[in-house]
Amino acid sequence: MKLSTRSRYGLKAVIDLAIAYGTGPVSLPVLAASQGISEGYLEQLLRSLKKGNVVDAVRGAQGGYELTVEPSKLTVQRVLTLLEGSTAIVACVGKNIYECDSACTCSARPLFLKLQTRINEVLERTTIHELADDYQQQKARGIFDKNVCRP
Amino acid sequence: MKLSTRSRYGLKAVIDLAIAYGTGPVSLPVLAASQGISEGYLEQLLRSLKKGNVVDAVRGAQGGYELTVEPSKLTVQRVLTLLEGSTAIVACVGKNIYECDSACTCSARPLFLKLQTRINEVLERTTIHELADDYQQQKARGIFDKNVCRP
DNA sequence: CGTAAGACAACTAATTTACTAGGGATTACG
DNA sequence: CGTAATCCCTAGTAAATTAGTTGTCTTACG
Repeated sequence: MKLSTRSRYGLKAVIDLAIAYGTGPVSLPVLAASQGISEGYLEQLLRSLKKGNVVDAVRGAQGGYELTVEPSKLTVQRVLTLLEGSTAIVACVGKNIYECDSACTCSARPLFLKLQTRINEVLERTTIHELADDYQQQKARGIFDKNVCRP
Repeated sequence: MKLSTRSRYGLKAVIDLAIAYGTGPVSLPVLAASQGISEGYLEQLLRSLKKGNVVDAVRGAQGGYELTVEPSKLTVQRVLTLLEGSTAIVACVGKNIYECDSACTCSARPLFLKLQTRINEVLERTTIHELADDYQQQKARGIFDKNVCRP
């Protein structure tokens, strides 16, 4: 049940963009350097986010990426769904619950449903703005070393 | 964030054992057939559970596996931890939060912590007995087709 | 025009997951 | 006793996913 690097890198990039929200585009090199990862890989992630209309890209010199959605209106659920395709822990509790042969009622399903519900609650209720805010406050308190964390 | 087949098969086998709790051991062929999977693979999973003292094995003819713990005292958390090694979604919110370089405070960590907390709540509070019970009631109502579900 | 950016596709490498094969050890039952 | 039914264990392999790289093309600013 691990979160992929895709989700982790992508989410952090979105938080970086939220912090820069309103101040013009942030370039890929800058975003990649912020996390210490390759530009090529992060670019793929940003493209997924662009397809989902969460970020927009400005081409040419002084270009970069920026959020198209106000951070306080952008849920983590939306971001992760674009990055991972789905946030379902098993197919039969995802969007199309009939992927798992119709009327699926296996012995573990009650558990899967409960788990998924709780996960979705958190993902839907947490906004990118909240995360960016928490982060900046921590930074202000000086407990912070940006490049230490690679969860 | 998908649950592995390891977890799904293993969990279902434990539920099968819970249903048979007190009636003697259930053999590997029977358990594997119940889910329509290979004996070889399920055996590996059961061995993990045995190492964690959740199941016990009786060798020889008429042998098989049985739970060593009363189903109502067996949490899903315990079962999944044995099957997957850990139920942490990212290393820095797992048992040893210092795996992720000490004092990790990356921008997404507040989210990870919240998510993990909710997940653990469900996993700790749900017992195998509950799941087995739900399942049997469903079965009694006849909505049930055991071999349909492959989440 | 030249340079700094993103767009896109295709390919590779690494890791994890899922599964298989096969020989060994133990025990109940006839 | 012997044999069939069981679990025990290791090693190997196949498949899928994840992670990352490379390279060429397009756009826009100055």
